[in-house]
Amino acid sequence: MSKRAQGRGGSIRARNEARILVAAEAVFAEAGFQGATTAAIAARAKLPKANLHYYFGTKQALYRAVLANILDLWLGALDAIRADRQPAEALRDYISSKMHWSRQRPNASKVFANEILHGAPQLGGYLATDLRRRVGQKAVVLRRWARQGLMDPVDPVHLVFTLWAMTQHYADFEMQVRAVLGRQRLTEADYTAATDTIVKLVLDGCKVTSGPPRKAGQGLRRSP
Amino acid sequence: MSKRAQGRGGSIRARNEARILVAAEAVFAEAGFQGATTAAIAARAKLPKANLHYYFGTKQALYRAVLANILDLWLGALDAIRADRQPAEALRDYISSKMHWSRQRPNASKVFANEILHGAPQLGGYLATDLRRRVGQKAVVLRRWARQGLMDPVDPVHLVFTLWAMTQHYADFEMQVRAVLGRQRLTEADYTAATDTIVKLVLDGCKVTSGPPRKAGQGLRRSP
DNA sequence: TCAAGAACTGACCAAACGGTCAAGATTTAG
DNA sequence: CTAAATCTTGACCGTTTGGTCAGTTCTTGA
Repeated sequence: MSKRAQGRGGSIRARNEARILVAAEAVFAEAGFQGATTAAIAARAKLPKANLHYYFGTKQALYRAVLANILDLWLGALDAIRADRQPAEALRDYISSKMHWSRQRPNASKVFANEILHGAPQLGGYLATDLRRRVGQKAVVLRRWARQGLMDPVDPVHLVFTLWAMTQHYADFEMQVRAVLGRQRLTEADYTAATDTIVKLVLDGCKVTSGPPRKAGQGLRRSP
Repeated sequence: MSKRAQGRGGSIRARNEARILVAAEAVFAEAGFQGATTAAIAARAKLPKANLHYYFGTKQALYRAVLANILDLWLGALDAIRADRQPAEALRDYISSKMHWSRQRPNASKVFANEILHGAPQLGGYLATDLRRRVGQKAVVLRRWARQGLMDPVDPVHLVFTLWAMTQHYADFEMQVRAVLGRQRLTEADYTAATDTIVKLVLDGCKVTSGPPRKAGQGLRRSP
């Protein structure tokens, strides 16, 4: 009941938990759940292993905490797809947003990918309920846009799958992308080229009618 | 030097190695390299663990053998993209082929994905040399098609990435796809819908001019 | 100042793992 | 038939792993 001790800048607990979560995300991304060792996570966080168990109890609990953090990130992006927006803008923003996170938080994407790849033992329930409902809502929007003639009637759920696949590919398969492009590290230009390619593929592929040329600072006028 | 003993239908060695490889692919797909145990692979192959080490020596050697098998599969599909074909036909075939293998050999795709996801410790060299060269060759073809006005000038390498991403998504993220679609198992119709969506996205997205309606049995004249 | 709670940690443990091996069973070539 | 080669396998081993714990140090509210 009593509020936890909290120095400014976060209590000791909050600070150490955050530190451990960052280290854990990196190690889980590199090695997967089974391959990750609590010793490796502790070493990366520069804390004794026992300290890590003091805060999170078990490796699985720590893993779930990492996943929970990632989901918050993932859910945000889909908000770009709203019925009151122009499809071109919405899809462009969504793709940009996903590509942004693929670049800035590749480890988050990798941990998530690894979880699904191996049967989603922790996230299975979430996928079948929460995620499914959200995708269903976005499908309604996409179908409406198609009915209004703003885009071709593409299967909305499969369209979402392709968006996920293409954008997350640059985080999850980064090693392959780098190897094929012959890069030591992916550059800003690489991400721009990738984003442009995906945006073109989706907008032209769905024959999205680009709205009238708007000026910057789009005070999106609701369609009257 | 002396040829190995080989009963008809395969020598004991060939038969057992094949049996172990099948089991290993499944277990590696489910659990990843580190998560897979030689005991689990042996149990699935219905052989004693020691027998497995008799044939493959180490877990890593077995894993490499599994990967080698998978690469043979993967390389075949790219052959669809040849300069002497119509882009629409070639791309459609490539997508269909990849989707076919995603459905028929999901474990192969998952093992491959897991390998790349965790930094390609075994395939790193292959990606940077063999795969890179092959993609480069296909990029030449795609650029030629663009120059000939048969399709828009999309960045060919990134286009290949999107093709890989979209098609392999249905194997690697099958659990998520099933959850969102609300299916216990993906049906023939699901794969058809997915393939159709991807094909439309790519062909319209690249503005591929569907060639003049050709008759079946296209006696494609080899460029002399 | 000073208890009381929170945080810290080296040492330890049982279980699980990859891999080994010696000894026996089976197959094959001549 | 027979001896060499191949195949089979239970038992075993050193190492690594996730997790525990008792004892200590640090932080904080009154």
